[in-house]
Amino acid sequence: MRCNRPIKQLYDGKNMSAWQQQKNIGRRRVGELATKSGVIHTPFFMPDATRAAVRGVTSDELEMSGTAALVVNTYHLMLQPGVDIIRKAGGPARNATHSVAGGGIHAFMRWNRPILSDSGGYQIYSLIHKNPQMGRITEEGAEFRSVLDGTKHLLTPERVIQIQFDLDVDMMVVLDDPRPNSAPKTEVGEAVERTLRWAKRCKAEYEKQVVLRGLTEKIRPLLFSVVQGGMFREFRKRCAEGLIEIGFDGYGFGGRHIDEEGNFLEDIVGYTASLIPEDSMRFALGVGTPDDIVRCHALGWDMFDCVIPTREGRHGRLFVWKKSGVISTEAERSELLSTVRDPCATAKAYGDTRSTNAEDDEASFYSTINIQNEQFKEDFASVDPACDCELCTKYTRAYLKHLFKVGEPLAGRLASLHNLCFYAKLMEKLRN
RNA sequence: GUGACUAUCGUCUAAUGGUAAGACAACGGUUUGUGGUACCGUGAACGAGGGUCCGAUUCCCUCUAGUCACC
Repeated sequence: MRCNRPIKQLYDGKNMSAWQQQKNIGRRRVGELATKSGVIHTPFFMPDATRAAVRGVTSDELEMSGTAALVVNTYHLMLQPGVDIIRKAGGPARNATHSVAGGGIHAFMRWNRPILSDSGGYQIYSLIHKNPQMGRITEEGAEFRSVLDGTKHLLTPERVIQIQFDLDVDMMVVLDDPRPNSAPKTEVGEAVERTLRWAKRCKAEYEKQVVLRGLTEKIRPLLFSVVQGGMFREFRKRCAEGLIEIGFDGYGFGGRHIDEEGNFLEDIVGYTASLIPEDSMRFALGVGTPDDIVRCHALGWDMFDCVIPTREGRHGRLFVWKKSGVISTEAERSELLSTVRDPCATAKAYGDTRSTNAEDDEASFYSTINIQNEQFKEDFASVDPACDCELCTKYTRAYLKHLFKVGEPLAGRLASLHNLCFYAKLMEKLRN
């Protein structure tokens, strides 16, 4: 069986910029992705609700922020609270209209829009990378000790798929073998081969589970694989081609899309996108800053997830639109969109500087503020006049600074929500 | 009122007859498929006045303030 659930492309780049045509490495893509929990308009961004919660924010608030889908993490959830509990979860009893039918992650966290589960491969890699005593990678799978109670676990490709079926997510990701970009070539090559072998086992288990559970084409979850290969074009090619032969609904960019200094790796990110079939989803895992998302989208990527809006929000960094109050009409919308720099210009302008510093550019469409800075002490303006979130419409910068200063949980919640609104609006701009 | 003890960054604590250390707070920065309740930097003090001494935050005296005890 070849997974090729139709991904409707409404617009595949007829109006590609000269830059994109010249580079021939990607197209701005706008389309629709059908999941069992509903259609998602692409490109889209998913906040990370790693442990079945976007820290400090409720499902209702997430919906209002314009969040289309969420990412949960297989690794975290299998350890806590455990798959069995989520599988048994029922909807909340007190409000029938808000309940989510059946068990699984949707009912558990009361979120009825699409959910993607990450495999946990990256988390285990990260865990082992930081402390080799925490586990090891074998052909069988990833062995690791729980950070919670020290118990030993073995996460195999088959087990990862089973757990994600039990979670009852809409989109799942195969177990992969990520390596740092700095890893020796032989190591990266071996990781690619292992990623391919594991992907094959995941696909086999996936098909087995679809039959076992009697899932029809309409209600089966989508399966994504991950293209590894680090900085090496030949390995990215080998990996992508191997995965495409196995067949998946979508393909992810594995590893990091920035180098140690934070430079955006345009070449390898664009090249990898060009290896993926036009009718498949392209998932840029862990991307990124607003700048990086714009760039990746221009290079042909459709889906994004990142901790940045929520983590930065919790630490008092807020994303704000450079132009204010200009999103009521189509003309104003396109004007705002036009302020999004051409990624090529960005790459040139920033050369070897950190991609995250791009926001300091005068031409950038956004900037960030650290609300904890002294300058906001008596600033009674809205955080972002162009934003219509709860924070920006009801509270002042001075008040938010105060909330952070006194360690009030409300601070992180309002800031996270604001940043999620910013990201949702950014994706909306990219779609229009 | 009398006596004893104490006085060091904003706060809490070190050390020292010769450049005063640390923690927390403050200020600034970092964070990219969430071990971030983390990480990195920067400012910041010897209560006041006198004396001894080449030199005093340190030793002595007075004052001031605080704590405790007594009246």
